[in-house]
Amino acid sequence: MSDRVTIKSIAKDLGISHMTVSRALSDHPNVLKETRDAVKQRARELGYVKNAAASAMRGEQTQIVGLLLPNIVNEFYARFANTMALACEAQSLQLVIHLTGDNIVNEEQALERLHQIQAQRVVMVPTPGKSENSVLHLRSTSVIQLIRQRDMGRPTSAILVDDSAAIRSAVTHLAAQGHSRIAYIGADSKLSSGRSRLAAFQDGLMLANLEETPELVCTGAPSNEMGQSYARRIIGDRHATAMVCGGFEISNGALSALMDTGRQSAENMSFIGYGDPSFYAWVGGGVSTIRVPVESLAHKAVELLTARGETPSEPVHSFDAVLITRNTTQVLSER
Amino acid sequence: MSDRVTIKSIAKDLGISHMTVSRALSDHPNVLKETRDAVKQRARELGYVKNAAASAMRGEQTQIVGLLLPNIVNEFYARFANTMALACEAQSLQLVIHLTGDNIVNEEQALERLHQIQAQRVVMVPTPGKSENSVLHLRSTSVIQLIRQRDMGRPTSAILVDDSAAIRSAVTHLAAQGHSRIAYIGADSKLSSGRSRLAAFQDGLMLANLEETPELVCTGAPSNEMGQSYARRIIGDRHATAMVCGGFEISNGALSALMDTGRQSAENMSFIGYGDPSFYAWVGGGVSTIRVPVESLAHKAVELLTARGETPSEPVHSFDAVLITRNTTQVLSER
DNA sequence: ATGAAAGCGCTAACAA
DNA sequence: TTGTTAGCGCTTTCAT
Repeated sequence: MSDRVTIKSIAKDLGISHMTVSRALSDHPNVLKETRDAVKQRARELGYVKNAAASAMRGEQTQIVGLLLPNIVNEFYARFANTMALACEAQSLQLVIHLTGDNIVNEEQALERLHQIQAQRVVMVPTPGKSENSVLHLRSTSVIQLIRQRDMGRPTSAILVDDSAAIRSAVTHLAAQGHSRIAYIGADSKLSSGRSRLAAFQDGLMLANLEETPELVCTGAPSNEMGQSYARRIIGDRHATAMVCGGFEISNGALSALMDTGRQSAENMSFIGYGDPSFYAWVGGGVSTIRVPVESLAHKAVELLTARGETPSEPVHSFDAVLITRNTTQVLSER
Repeated sequence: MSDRVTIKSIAKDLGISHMTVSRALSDHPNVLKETRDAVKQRARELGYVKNAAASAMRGEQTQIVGLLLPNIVNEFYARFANTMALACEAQSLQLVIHLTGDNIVNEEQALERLHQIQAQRVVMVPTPGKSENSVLHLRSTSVIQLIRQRDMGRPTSAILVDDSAAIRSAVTHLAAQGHSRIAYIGADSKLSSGRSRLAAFQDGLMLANLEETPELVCTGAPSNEMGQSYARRIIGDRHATAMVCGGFEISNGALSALMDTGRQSAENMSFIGYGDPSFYAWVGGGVSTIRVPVESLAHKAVELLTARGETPSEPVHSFDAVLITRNTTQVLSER
């Protein structure tokens, strides 16, 4: 607070003009070598650090990248954030993280604050709900949507997951094991991803010649708690012998319900999760799941972030999810 | 980039002075109600957002909080970051996250960048190594050290974990189960936490009347890979029948080694991890571990962050870790 | 109640 | 080669 070292304070200290200091520090050619060395030397001694606010006010790039995620505990988001953070570290960018909790009000606030500090780029998992005016204001910021896509009232690029085939495979795989009553827990139709995953699940049922049972399809706002409570209900009802999850948080919630209700129910219920946190391979002899290529998504995000070009010709990038079958979907009779 | 809305542009639009706009927007009393309403209305229409850089340059608080963590994939750090982020959200603070990878060079760069943008407060897990001049420059920033403590050349507050009792208990617990060859994997003496945890382990051996076997004590830079490779070696050597971990990353690495080397070796090796990610309760029938009260740590950090007071009277806050025994430390004969 | 001036730290564009 | 001026957006101080 007290006494920040500025080019003026250095200039006064050296008895020269602040412009000479400025030029010296930015290696401008028209500065006497002696002068430059002296300035740099003194600046280091005094602990000079360029004031980012002043630079920003002059219209220079802010070096700020915003990242909006529902949370950062889920391993998928954590890994994504980790990769992004490392990339930003490498590029000397400031990564500003905001958690939305999948709440659009939080999202709007976060975007406004990012606008205030003139964030250059924003990577975000859009929350469910209608976009108000929020994004219209971020004219100068380039936005990359992750996983889900929403109309932002202007062109944005998107990094999406194509999980239709994997979800269909999940259903037909379960059917092939002898399951006929398969439950689904996923996001509701407010989300693009919720819609397409449910459709894929229904397609899977159709491919397997199974009837869709409305009471076995559970949708809502995607959260850990939601997955947990629906899974608990499904386990309790005993109407289903298998369940498929359509969401990261939902999957972890449902899995925790399965683990908490004890060994017996876990062994009687086939389970296919969503996302593939490292511990899925270790739990219950291995949890079958729909794996989303996190690292590929993150690397693409970094790539788009790094690309200084304005509007990418191909704004939507899609990566395939894949079904990983492990112990939680073994043939019924074998378990 | 193009045309940011400023108080001047609004003023010109309305044909008044930019000062009137400024006053109106900040609810200064000396503004005609009509004028104020008109200004606010127009500002909303145009999408005015106050320029944070300009405010910062006038010496106003930046609302920026820095968070330095080794990584953000480990559930401990992820939970901590999550809680911090939520608190910052609630207080309209910008949380800027930097990952150090436990490398002091990265740490220094991150601190300098935080200084550039005038971060008000920084919460950091100090990396191993000597602090150079880095922190001296952050005169105006208040620093909170997390988990580990290092001399920063000026007073800082610290949030630490007292795990000595828990680690001693871990050793005596294993000894009571019949183990006499207990391995330890932890950070080396470069870290305050590394030193104290190793000392606690040795104390435990002493309490259990066991000899310290140097070859069973593995220390080094704390990382997932390090934990994994040492654990692999310990499993292969068959000199030990149990192992205790002293570090979050180390524990996860060692556990993955145990899981990967197959069921048999896992059942012959008692294991006590460090930290208690949610999946530890589900893996291998339950992984015994030294639980660190993440939420308490995070809440304390938020509390210190929020406290506007300058120097807290009690700069060091310590929280007790506790031993959680589960399936991986059952009596040898029963397994 | 409103406006004009000054200055926060920095650099592009002139001036010397 | 070095110095002076001006202005980025904003608010405090001093006019009007």
